[in-house]
Parts: sequence; structure tokens; C-alpha cells
Amino acid sequence: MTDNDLKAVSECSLFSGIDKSEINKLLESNRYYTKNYHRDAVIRFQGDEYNELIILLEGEVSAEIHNPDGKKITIETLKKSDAVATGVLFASDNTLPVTVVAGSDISILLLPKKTVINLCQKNEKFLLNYMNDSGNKIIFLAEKIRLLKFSSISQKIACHLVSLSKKQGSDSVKLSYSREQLADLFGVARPSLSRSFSEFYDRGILEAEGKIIHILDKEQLMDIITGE
Amino acid sequence: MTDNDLKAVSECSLFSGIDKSEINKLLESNRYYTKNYHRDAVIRFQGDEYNELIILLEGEVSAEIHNPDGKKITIETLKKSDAVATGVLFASDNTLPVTVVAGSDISILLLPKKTVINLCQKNEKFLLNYMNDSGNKIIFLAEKIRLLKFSSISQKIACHLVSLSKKQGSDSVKLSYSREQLADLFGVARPSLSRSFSEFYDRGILEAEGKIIHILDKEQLMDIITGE
DNA sequence: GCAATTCGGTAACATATGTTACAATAAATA
DNA sequence: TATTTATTGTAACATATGTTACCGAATTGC
Repeated sequence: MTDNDLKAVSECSLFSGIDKSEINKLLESNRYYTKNYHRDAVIRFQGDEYNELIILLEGEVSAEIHNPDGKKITIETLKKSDAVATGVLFASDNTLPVTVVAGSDISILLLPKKTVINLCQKNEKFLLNYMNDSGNKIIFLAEKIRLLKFSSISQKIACHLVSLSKKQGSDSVKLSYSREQLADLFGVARPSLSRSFSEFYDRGILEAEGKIIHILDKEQLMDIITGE
Repeated sequence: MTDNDLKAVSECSLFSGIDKSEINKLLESNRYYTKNYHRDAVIRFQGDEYNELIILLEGEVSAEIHNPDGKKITIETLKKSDAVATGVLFASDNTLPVTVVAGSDISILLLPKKTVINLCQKNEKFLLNYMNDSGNKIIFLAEKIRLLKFSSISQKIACHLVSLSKKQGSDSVKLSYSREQLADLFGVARPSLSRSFSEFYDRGILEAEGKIIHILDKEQLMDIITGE
């Protein structure tokens, strides 16, 4: 394994608290391999059996749920050092509930289930990290359900901007997605998202310059989140 | 622990493959306790810290996501011997994403996180069962998202009936929920659900006698699932 | 068996979001 | 720079679902 790859792996939450030399030792005594894909390649299809854990060494992928008629929701986007679908590996029906698509040219590490089990047995930290990761995913999905089902498009926007603003520590936030990607993430139609944004501009709550959004009236934004 | 309680625990998926005497031994060397609640009592609130695993010894509970303005979606209903929110116990932010409500008079077993960790360490089967359960929950939630977001009310009904029909091995299926519960489960308004059912009756696809639904035209039902 | 409560169907109406199509930018590429 | 391609805003319209309110049927408890 190259130094670069090892670095990416060591920054994966599954290996947190385990030092590089130990990781190297653990991996070297087990089966694993790497693979590369180009942008937009489908890495795994929804419904595929999932029996090798995927860890992103380089690039970005998104996990999407697709409908027969072409619509989709992006469940999450994963970046370098993230692990894909940790939970599914141990589920009774280990078929992927999402389609995994490369968002850029990527390089991935594949760990057969046996290897993962071995890592769990050999290293307690890894085990706890693994259970932690699965638990986090459950909470993430539950939150996603709340967001998808309960909030109007305006609420989704408000919520997203407030949390970005908190994270970036400013009232001018930079979106990391295009409006189209944002619409997919919210599970709404792009023109609908656009319309809601326009309402914000009209009401003097927001101002936009490309991907930079200025929050002019944070109070109203909060009111919208809690239901006006 | 009473024989009855032990029986309920032994039927919990977390203890599958572990025999009763072993379960008893595992539990007796650890901290645990039981508690009773009446119907409609809120066992845990969304947002509560979750650091004791709950296993249902008797009765039913439902896990619900609530909105500030009183609306709710029932995420799942759990019955005797089911474990509640296994994943959350090990998540970084171990606050419950759902509110847990007693659907009948219930009795629950509470295992402090330490006890659960101890069980994981002492018994490999328990550990694998635990990871299996978390994984299943993730797939369940992902499926829930697809259902909530992608299908129309008619599709939800059709989907539900077809799967019930398969399970019950008959074209006349018995619903285990009231229409109102079903509406909550689907995350839709009750009158809207009612309207959709009526459309099915009008089109000669279904016929209802209370909670018994006769499927008259399975082909059309399947067509509706796949988008007409 | 009766009163009280819950449950289920219906109708008229309100509303949020989806759909489609087009034009205007902005970004990428040759 | 010119040309193409992707991204975004907008408008008119279609539609699914929510909301409210009412009534009758079913169920429950006394």
C-alpha cells in the first residue's frame, strides 16, 4: 500500500485512534485491493450484493436512491477517507439500498467482509469505530426522513443555510453544491427550489452572488425553520 | 429474571443462536432492570440521551418522528422481543432520533450501555447479531426513504398490499393496522389515504370488508407499483 | 343495551410542489 | 476568442396531497 493510500485510510473514521503502523500491520495480514474509476461511473448499483467494504482513497462519490422513472434523491456525498455503507455489510439482506456514483475520478480500497470481521476481532478500537459509524448512519437517515417529509422547501433552504452559517462562522455562506445538486439533495425539483430562493430574495431575507449567499435577516430565517 | 422474561429475551434477535442458560448467565453477571408502562405512555422522547438499550418483554411500542406542529410519522412498530434503537447506543451523538410510545401496556428490559458492551465482548454471537441488527435498520430506513419520497399514496397502498398478500399467501389480506395508523405509517393524511382506497374500489381493483382487503385485480396493482 | 368515543368515508377547497419549456448567464472547451 | 455545454431563473400550468368539517358506522366501556 502506498504512503498516500495509507494516509487516506488512517484518516478514515473506522481507523480513528489506531496509528498508521498498526493499520499497516492489520491490513498486510489480510486480503484487500484497490480500484480506480472515472467520473460518473457507477461503482455499485442499488440492489447489488455488498460484501466488500469500500473506502474512498481519493475523490468523491454520492449515494443515490433512484426511481424506475429516473428521478433520484442524493442521500449523501462521501469524500476521501469515508467508508461506504458500513452497515449493509452485516445486514441480513446485504443488498445495497443505494446506487453509488463517482462524482470525480476516484480510487477506492476494497476490504472483503472476511477482512473486516478479522479487523473487528483483532482490534477493539476498530470494532467500536465500526459500531459508531453504523449508529451515526442510522441517526443520519432518521434525520433525513424528518427533513424530507416534514419541511417545506423554504424550511429546507433555511435549515441548510443556518447550519452552513454556523459551520462557516459567517452570515455570508458559500454553498458547496450547485442549485441542481442541492435540489437532488433535498429531493425536490430544481425549478421549485429556484422559486423558493426567489421568494427569499423578494422578502429581503437573502441575497445571492453565485454560490455565495448573504443572509440579511437571520431572525426571519429562524422563524421559517420553526414554522413561521 | 422470571422465566417469562427470559423467554422474551431469548426470542430477541440480538440473542439468536445463544441458548437460554447462556443468556441467563450473561445477564446475571451484568447490570439490568425492568420497567412497566401503560398504554400511550411516552417511553423516551426524541432528543433524549439513549444510553440504556431497551428490549420489549411484553406489548408493543412505536417509534415516531414528530414535528413541532403535531404531525408525525410512525417509523416502525416494535413488538415483544424486539430491541429499540440498537444503533443509537453506539452513535457519536447518542440522542434518540425518534419518540418511543407505548402502543399497549408494556414491560421493558433495560441494559446499560456498559452491559451491552460487555455482552459484545463476552459473546461473539451477540456481537454479530448486534451488527446485523444495526445493518438491518439502516436498510430499513433507506427503504423507508424511498417509500416516503418516491411513491404516491396509491403506490404505497399497492406495495403494502402486495407484500402482505405474499406474506399471508392469499389474495384476501388482513391489515394489522387501522386506516389511521396506516396513514401515519405512510406519512400521509388520513382523508388522502381514504380517497386513494376509494379509487381502488371504484376501479374494481380492491374490495374491503373492514380490515380484510380482497385483491380483485393483482395485475393492475402491480402496474400501479411500477408506475402504471 | 345505551352512551360515549373512536374510526372511517366524503366533499369542497387550499396549497405546495412538480412539469415543461424557454431564455439568459456562466462555465467549459476547442 | 468563439462555440458549445451546463447551469439557473422564470412563467404558466397540471396535479397530488393536505385541510377542515361533517356524518354515519363501528367499537368500547358502563
